[in-house]
Amino acid sequence: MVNREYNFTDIERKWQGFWEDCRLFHMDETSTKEKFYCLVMFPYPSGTLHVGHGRNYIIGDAVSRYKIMKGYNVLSPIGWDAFGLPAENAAIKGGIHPAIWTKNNIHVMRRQLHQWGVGYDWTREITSCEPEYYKWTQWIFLKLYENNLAYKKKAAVNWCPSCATVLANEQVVNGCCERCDTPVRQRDLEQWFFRISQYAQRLLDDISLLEGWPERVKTMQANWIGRSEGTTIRFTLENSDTILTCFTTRPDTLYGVTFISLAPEHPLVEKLVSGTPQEKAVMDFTDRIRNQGMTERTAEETEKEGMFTGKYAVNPVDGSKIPLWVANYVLMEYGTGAVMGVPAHDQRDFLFAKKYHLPIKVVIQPEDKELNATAMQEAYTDNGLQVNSGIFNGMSNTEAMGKITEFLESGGLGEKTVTYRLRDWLISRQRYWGAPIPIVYCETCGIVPVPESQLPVVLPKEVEFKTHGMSPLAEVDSFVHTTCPTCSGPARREVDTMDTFVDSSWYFLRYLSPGDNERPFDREKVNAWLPVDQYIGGVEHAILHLLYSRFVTKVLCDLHFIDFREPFKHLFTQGMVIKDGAKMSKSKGNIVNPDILIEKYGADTQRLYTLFIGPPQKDAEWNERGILGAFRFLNRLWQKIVKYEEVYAGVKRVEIDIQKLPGEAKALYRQTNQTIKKVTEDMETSWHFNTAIAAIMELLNNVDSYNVVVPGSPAEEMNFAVFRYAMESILLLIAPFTPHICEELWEVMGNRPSIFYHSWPAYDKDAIQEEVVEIVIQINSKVRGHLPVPADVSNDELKRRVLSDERIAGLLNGKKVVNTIVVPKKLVNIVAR
RNA sequence: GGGCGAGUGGUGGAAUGGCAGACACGAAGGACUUAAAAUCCUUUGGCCGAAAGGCUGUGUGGGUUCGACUCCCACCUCGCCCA
Repeated sequence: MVNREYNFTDIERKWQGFWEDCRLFHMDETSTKEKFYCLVMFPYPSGTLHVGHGRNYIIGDAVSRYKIMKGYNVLSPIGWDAFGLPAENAAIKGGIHPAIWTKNNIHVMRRQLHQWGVGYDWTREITSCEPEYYKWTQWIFLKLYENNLAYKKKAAVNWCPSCATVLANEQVVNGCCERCDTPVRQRDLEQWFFRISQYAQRLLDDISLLEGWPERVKTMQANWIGRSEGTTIRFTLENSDTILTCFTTRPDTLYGVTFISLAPEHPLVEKLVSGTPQEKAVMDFTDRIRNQGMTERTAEETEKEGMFTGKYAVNPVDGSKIPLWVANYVLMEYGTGAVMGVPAHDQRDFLFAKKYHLPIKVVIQPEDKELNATAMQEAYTDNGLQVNSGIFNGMSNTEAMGKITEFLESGGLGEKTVTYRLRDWLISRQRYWGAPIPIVYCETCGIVPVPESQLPVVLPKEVEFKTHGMSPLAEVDSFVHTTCPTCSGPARREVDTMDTFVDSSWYFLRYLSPGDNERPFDREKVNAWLPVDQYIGGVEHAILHLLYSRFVTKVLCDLHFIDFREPFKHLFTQGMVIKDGAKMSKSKGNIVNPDILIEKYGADTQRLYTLFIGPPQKDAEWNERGILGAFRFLNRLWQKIVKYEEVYAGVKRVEIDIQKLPGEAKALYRQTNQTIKKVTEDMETSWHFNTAIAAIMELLNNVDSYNVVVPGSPAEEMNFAVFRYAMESILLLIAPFTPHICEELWEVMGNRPSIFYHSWPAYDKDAIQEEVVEIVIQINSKVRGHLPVPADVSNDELKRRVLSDERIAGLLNGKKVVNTIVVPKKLVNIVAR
């Protein structure tokens, strides 16, 4: 009997080195095995990782290791989403250069990933802030530009008047600057956009191809794209030829329009009031509203505000006069920036009309009650019959939608229109730490793209971070001043950089040829390896990153660079790790440092607890004490195997014949096979690590009560063979979760490493069948007894045995059996009165 | 306001039409120890009972069914996304 301590620190170091030496995670390009591309979202190098981050990488590693054992040629790469604001903020605050700050963080995080024992093909590591990478991000921009999918236009941006700088949306907190709390204003600037809206319908349609995605992510994407069918209606202004276009999803309410609201940004507003008595009041109003944030303006709680312009439009169906208003709740970005007001049938219009005493006209009557415009307390938005609607009276409103639209179309007054909520993707950032947009502005040639041969446009190192107002690049003369690629005349470079979502919209292609200086990606390899078989990441990227990646993939496919339309076949979104009721984050100060846990209990313990904490797709509360349970389990596993360290080599391996096994050994052999089946199923159906681990724990609990005999006779060899079979199975089953201890114990049991070269265990189908099953006996659906019977007993025989059971017979005494329900191998329910 | 998801012991969770609470944490009692830690054993939803056993119990109310945590309807609470 050996008593050796579980020295996890040494064991973990030993096997981490071993895996590197044997290149366990190096993808073999010559292999003929089936490929499996397992991808975790590459991290932003923000500093140090906490146990919440760990969940992502530990899940990914468990998946990779499982697939290796299942015989796949696994590609599991890692890289760094290394451009972004925190690095630049660190530069402004701490005076450290973003490149250095980022490099230091990558160094720390790389060490942490190694210590967790998560395996990657490190020869494929990529870093998005290096010129070798962002050269190709710029290439993507050029391809979009060449194909009219990148364009420049004036757009409203968030502007902090105190810092005198532009802010990204995520820097605006509750309508204020995150750094100085000054209310953010809107300001128009020339910005670059990607024409993602052109792909709206295809991005929507192809959601149906995403079989392995969670439903809720697909729903979120569909909602974000926001397709809506409706009608464009052209109103003519009174005494004028000017046309005002409105979009509505409710053309059936056209006869109920009593006003039209314009966005303060609407170009018509200024023309309407110019030179009129209302001019000053209206322009003051629009100025004030335009400085409110978008979110603030449209928020439910915000008071609806408006102002009459003094002008009217004409209703195309009945010629009635419609007053034109300017209103805070109408946004230029959505629809046409003008909304027809139907107070009787739209709640927001109803509140607006009540506030400004505008008329309310009922045009749809429900069948169960009579609407009266003056008595209405709220808008009626459901279906009904058309009234006050001229020739459409009496029609159901759903029918009228089509008929009114047809009527407008025939008169050239409007048409059926599909609109999307999805806006074009604004990619300009007035920031330093990003990929420069490869464009120059020439005095004679205008906007000129940097030729592919001149890429990358390198980000200059020496930059002043203290200045405000524009991209820091604008002040670097050597960067700004250049020559025009077309005419060689003097030109200025674009000083904005690209949104970091551009960097991450194609990185999964780069892993196949990370060092290639000729091309962004290797066409053949990419076509062979993509789409990604399993993508793993946080649900917070459910919309933006995943949508942008899908968009870029579709563009590259259309341009014939790749042959697939969707980048990610299966998506797994793991839940957040919660501590003290909040998401783990540096700012909340509720971080659990993995380094300390690894020192105290080892990486395997932390991995096991992370996977055991709950269903991986759900949020989970981190419980410091819960980790002890995982540690105890690994110690018990360790002791159980190490105890016989000197025995394994000397005992002959004998074939297990289930027929010849004595009762106790047969039961353990059966449970071992049942556990293999259960764990395999948990892995195959959406990664139920928590229940898989529970099943393995149960098996070990039963091994504890198994009387292991060190063989002295052939009969005892069978006893030991079953023990060895159970323990080796446990090691194989739990190896993807706790790889270090399993490698060590695998070796202790006399096997050659690596355990990951051993295939995933298969179960013995004959062994999992129980010979005797315990039947639950119910009387009137209440449990009244149990009865062990042979598993293959017939229903009639089962019924007979149950009814002849002494206790059941007693309980049924004086009652009449009305019905008997038999569920084979499970239950008999006797219905009696 | 709309869409989606969730609600089960002291706690994390298990069971998707068939014995509710697997597995784990915590707690209580015991063994070992001078003592503590570690480890091991026992108990652990609530109520009644000495026990056998019984009753009750999965957010609330109804329904379907021999049988409902599970399916259907309504409601309440929380979370996320969108307004």
